[in-house]
Amino acid sequence: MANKQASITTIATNLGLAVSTVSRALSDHANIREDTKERVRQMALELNYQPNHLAAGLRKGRSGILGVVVPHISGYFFPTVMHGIEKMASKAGFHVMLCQSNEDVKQERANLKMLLNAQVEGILISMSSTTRDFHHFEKVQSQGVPLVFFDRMPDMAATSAVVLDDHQGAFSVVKHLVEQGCKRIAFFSGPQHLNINSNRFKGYADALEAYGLPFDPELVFELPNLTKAAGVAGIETFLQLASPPDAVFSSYDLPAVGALEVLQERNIRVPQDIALSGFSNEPFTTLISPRLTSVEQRGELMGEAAVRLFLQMHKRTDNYSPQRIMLKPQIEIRGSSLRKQP
Amino acid sequence: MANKQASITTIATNLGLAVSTVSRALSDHANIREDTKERVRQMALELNYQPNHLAAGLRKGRSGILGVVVPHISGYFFPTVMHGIEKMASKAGFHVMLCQSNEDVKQERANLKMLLNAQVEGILISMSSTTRDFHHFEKVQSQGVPLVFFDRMPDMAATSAVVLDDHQGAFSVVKHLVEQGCKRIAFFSGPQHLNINSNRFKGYADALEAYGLPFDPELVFELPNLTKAAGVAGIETFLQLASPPDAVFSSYDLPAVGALEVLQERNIRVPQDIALSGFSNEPFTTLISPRLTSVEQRGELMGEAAVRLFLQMHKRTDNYSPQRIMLKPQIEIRGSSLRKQP
DNA sequence: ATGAAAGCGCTAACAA
DNA sequence: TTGTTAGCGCTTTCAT
Repeated sequence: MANKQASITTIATNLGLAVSTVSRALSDHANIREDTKERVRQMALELNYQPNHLAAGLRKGRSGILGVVVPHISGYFFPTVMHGIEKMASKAGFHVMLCQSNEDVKQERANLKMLLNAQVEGILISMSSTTRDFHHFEKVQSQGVPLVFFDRMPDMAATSAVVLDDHQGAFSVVKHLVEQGCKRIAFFSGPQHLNINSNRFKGYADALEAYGLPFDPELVFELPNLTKAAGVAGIETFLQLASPPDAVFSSYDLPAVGALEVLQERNIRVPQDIALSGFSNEPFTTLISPRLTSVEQRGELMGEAAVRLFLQMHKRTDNYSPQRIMLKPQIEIRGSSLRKQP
Repeated sequence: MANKQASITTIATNLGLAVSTVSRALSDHANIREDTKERVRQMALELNYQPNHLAAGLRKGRSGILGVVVPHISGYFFPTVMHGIEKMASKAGFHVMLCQSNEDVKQERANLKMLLNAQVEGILISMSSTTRDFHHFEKVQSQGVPLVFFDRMPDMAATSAVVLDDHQGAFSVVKHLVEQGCKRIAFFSGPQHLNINSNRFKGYADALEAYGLPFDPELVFELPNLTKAAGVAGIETFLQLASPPDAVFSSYDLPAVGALEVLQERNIRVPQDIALSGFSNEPFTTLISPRLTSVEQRGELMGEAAVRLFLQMHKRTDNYSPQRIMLKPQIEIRGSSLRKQP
């Protein structure tokens, strides 16, 4: 079955040409007669020739491969980013090599090593949640391989990254809740060592201050994980307070759904008694009732921007200054927080 | 910044050794003295040596890359499969190269060509919904590159594939609905040229027959697409019938949610008046109320099985017989269809 | 417009 | 145990 793979050499000997001529013909070089090109193309077709990207890459010193590392491919966000990356990268003629760190630094390190071995021309990465030490990132950069972070980035000096303005996203949510008449706004916070979570927290706190509401530590619940169950635990804690909140803003959508279920079971009205907002704009936010207010993270845009950043760095590998792109979030106001009709 | 990339040759000259010795030392060959190995490893570390997978691949005639083509990376299913693939492939020492066809045959063809160029050692693919012609698949096989389909496969003779037993999944759902006392069970069907959809349809029809219920064409709604809106249209059609159904089984979860919303708006009780079931077990099925009965597709298992199938074919490239693996679906019975307490 | 030849980094005979 | 050498398939000077 397996046809013997035809190479440029095969074509050359079959046609009585030199390999260099065939190579040039195939890449449509100017200095090759049109009829020669035609004969070459014809023979290539006939022999079912497959160009060998590996060999070309080796020779040219460019693999044409872009490496991507994500913490996981689940939920809605990362697949969406991947979509943006894949689209943009293949448009620029790059193949995408994908790895998952599974939120584990060790795997992340192994992933980076693997990708460097594969001679990728750049790496796009969203940091794992267990990463505290950044040596492996610096090593990539020291090899001269463009490194672009997206969404989750380390606190490092000279890095390119494209992130969402989480601070503004959180700020807008609180602003909106205040406008809806909420006075005691509680917060579900995620692990603070990740930039995205600490920025959301800051956005929350800054907005409280901006709108003259006191910051009350009792109204902050640290989520042990980003599940529905964590939200259940959080809302139950809040409901036991002497003076419970009249709004809950969750750093992620799933815990907000947990809270919603508890509230509905106890016949506490949403949004009238307690307004609710999530963050991430997962698709299910529009499938539950009431629909959940949330913050859209622009995953596809983020993926595209990350590739564009890489392409810039790739052009002039000698001296580039690391760039940061901050995408504007988009708050999606829905039934879970909308008390007044606009 | 950019360290000049150290090669085996660099190590060799630095140590006064032959490249072959270094190569063997690095791959821990038996016939190399331990202290030599140690010196080599030391120098490799010192020079920050990165093995060049491309060169090794070219020389060995094995790229160590596994190609994957999916229609899209969104929703829950494909990312889950990807997760299984990635896990299993990296365990077997393969890098994964990912492409999306965006449900477009042309892109699918381009993807396959790209992957062959990249010298992948095998391709795992889930067919796009617009694929009717299978030449590009045959071409891959004729090149002797193992091709494994997952979930969506073409109607071709000698192909390896791992699929879900959609027929049985659908059959079980109808059986369950019958047991709940449903007599007029309606069906939302997907595009019939895809194996998964036609099998679900057959499972539905066969179950009706098995349980002595008449097949009524009025109770079949062909979904124009797999969205919530399509489900809205479907249920509205059914509700206008002289004798509406007492259950709706949707080929996919999202349309079922559309139906659910319409029913709730009209105060038609679910499951008492109309029972509901979806298919795919998307995570949101447990976030809505009532929770949606569905069929779990075992995405991760499917991904793992696909890689395992590839590995088998890869071992003995000469003569293998194409294999099919059919995974058993798992019906998740939830509030949307549960009338009687068990 | 075409050809000859070198070499990208690595591995695997074959020699010593 | 180590070294020598050829060559994977391709691109790219440098000649012709």
